[in-house]
Amino acid sequence: MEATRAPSDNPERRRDAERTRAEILAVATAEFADRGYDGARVDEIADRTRTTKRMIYYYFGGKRQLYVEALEQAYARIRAAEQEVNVDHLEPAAAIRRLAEVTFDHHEANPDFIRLVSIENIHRGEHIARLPDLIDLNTPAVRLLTDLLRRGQEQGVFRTDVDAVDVHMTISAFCFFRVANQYTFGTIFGRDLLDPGRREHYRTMLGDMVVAHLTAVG
Amino acid sequence: MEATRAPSDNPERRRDAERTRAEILAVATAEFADRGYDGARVDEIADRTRTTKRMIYYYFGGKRQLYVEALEQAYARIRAAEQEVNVDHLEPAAAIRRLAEVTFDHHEANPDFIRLVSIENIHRGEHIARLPDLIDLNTPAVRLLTDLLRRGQEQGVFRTDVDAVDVHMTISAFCFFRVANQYTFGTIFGRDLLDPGRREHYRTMLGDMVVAHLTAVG
DNA sequence: CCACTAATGTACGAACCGGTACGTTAGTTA
DNA sequence: TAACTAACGTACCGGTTCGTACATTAGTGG
Repeated sequence: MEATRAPSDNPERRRDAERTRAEILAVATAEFADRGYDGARVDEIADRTRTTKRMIYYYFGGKRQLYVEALEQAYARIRAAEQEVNVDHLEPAAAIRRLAEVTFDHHEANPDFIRLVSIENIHRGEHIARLPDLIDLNTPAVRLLTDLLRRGQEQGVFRTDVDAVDVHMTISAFCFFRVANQYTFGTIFGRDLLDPGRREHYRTMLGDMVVAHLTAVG
Repeated sequence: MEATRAPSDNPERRRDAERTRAEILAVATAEFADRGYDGARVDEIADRTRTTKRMIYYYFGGKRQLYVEALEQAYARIRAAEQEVNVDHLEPAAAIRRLAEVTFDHHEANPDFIRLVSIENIHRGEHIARLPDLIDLNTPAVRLLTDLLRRGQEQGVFRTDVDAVDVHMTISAFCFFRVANQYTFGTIFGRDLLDPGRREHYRTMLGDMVVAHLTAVG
């Protein structure tokens, strides 16, 4: 039998604003991540959707606004993923290690996000600066780290001369570099940083390094 | 009195191939670093030199070749600077610390190089892969590190499960991220990573971290 | 000082590409 | 089912931008 439903609930309807919009955004994210802002082509984005260029201007207004929305959505997704992490039950050192692993995995699993961030930095962050929603200075990762560092410091096992943002930067730098600079690093040093065979090595090494640093006398 | 010199030695001569070429390359490096490959404009480069667009095609052949030469020259310069470092007289740990500081300073002093590397990675390293001169798998920094790690391991103060390329990657990641991602990181976390007031903190922190890691039991 | 060539300048072409004017149709609602 | 509007498609425009044809001059060697 067949369920009777309103046309707007029908997933196969020809005209579906949200669907079209979402499809454009998904394709645009891939295109911008792939070629950079100036390298991306509006016509190319349109061709890879089931709609036309006209719709990009209809829904987003222009290339720039489309890029900004793609960037915004990418950050929102990462932020949402960070919310999921829970390390309350772990000892400070183990928790830091776990957090480093989660960050490591995130970066590896989201190369498009990494590329968009690189691209945005090439443009000196001019677009992200205009997205007030994203300027949440109390990011989940930092909130977690602040708590962890305090716990570790109270137990006397962590040094006190680094703060949550410092540690987050360190971990991000390692994970980001490994993905973002894989090409130049790979050709110059003859080492594929994303070789699955070396994945565990780097994943462990990051945790070792951060914990060694935090537990060293400072 | 005035020295008599051949016209070709006269720095003020109107037609000077090397001078024109060098000027184009310098301006191109700045333009590509500033706007990325696709964002850079050949006309803009020409306008900022004392010559015309015609000369860019005369000397380099095209936009792409100009970019490749700019990239090549940027790498050559960094390589040359690395050659200067000498840490033979230092104990392994102090030497590592010194090397980290030199890398830290290099990155901070050469943001254009950092940007070119980011841009090249956005393009998946397709240009650098075709520069056989740059694929010197035994870079000065790595040669130095290999020696240092061996010395430290022989003295029993360094762990043995990381190699020179790993350590170089770690140090580079930290230094690179701080410069390359200063914009997005700054707006999201409200911390200017290049604030002169925090420079010493991060410079010391990097050395602390790498040495703590290497001297921890592994 | 003359002839020859490397170096340089001008003016322009052609394709590309972001953006839009205008017309059409699907879905909704009275 | 008719009228209305959100959603969509086509065809095109105008500026930009890489690249080049052609003319010219500075410097050099004989």
